[in-house]
Amino acid sequence: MTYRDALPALADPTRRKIFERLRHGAKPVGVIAKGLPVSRPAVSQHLKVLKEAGLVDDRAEGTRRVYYIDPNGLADIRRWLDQFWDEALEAFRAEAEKDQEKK
Amino acid sequence: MTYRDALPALADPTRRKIFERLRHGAKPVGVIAKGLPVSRPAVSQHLKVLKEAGLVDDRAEGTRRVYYIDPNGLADIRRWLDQFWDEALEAFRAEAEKDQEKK
DNA sequence: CATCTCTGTAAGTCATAACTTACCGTAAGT
DNA sequence: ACTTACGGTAAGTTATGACTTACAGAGATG
Repeated sequence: MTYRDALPALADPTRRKIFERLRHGAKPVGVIAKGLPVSRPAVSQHLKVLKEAGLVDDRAEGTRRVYYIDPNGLADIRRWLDQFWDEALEAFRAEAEKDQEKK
Repeated sequence: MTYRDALPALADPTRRKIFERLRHGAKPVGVIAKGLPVSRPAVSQHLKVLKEAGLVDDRAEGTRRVYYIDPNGLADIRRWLDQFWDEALEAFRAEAEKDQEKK
């Protein structure tokens, strides 16, 4: 439900592929799995992880389950990153100067 | 050197703690390790991973090694996330509508 | 209602990566 | 020079998580 789940979820290459496949719109599990180098159950397990991380959501459509990207998980990561951005950038410049002094 | 390394690097809780400790400025390894629930060599190993991911950089200072956050790794992740942001947000609204139709 | 399609779950296997202790090199202090 | 402080690396252990196959349930279709 936060960046603590979302970051590990997106750390796995296969899971990122799945996530990227949903980028242009919702897709059922079978379609997602097609072409991937892993079995369909593996895809189901990955989708579960992504869902628990708030990165995707799903909706029943007959016997199919359609998955789509949930922006909430992305927002969680973004907020966490932004927390570092300004401070880190300034500190980095300061360190760069110190490195130059060494010459 | 890209989000493919940076995301796994920040997926580990211990590594995130280390990274967060550098948020307010550069610190030597010993200081970083103090208070963490893992050994100092473990911290060294984590710092190596963070460095290879472009998330931190270091500088020799006498016998100490001072580490600080490198914004490049953060920027890589940011770019990757932004790639999804707009599209995902719009798609999410569309899906939310479909869910409402179901009622 | 029998069957076929689609998906999730259970159970087990295997690789990886997060740790540990032991050791080595290097720079500073006496 | 000797010792002490600091940190990286090697080697080995262990837990975890990414996969597999087998199975079960729920909805469409004849």
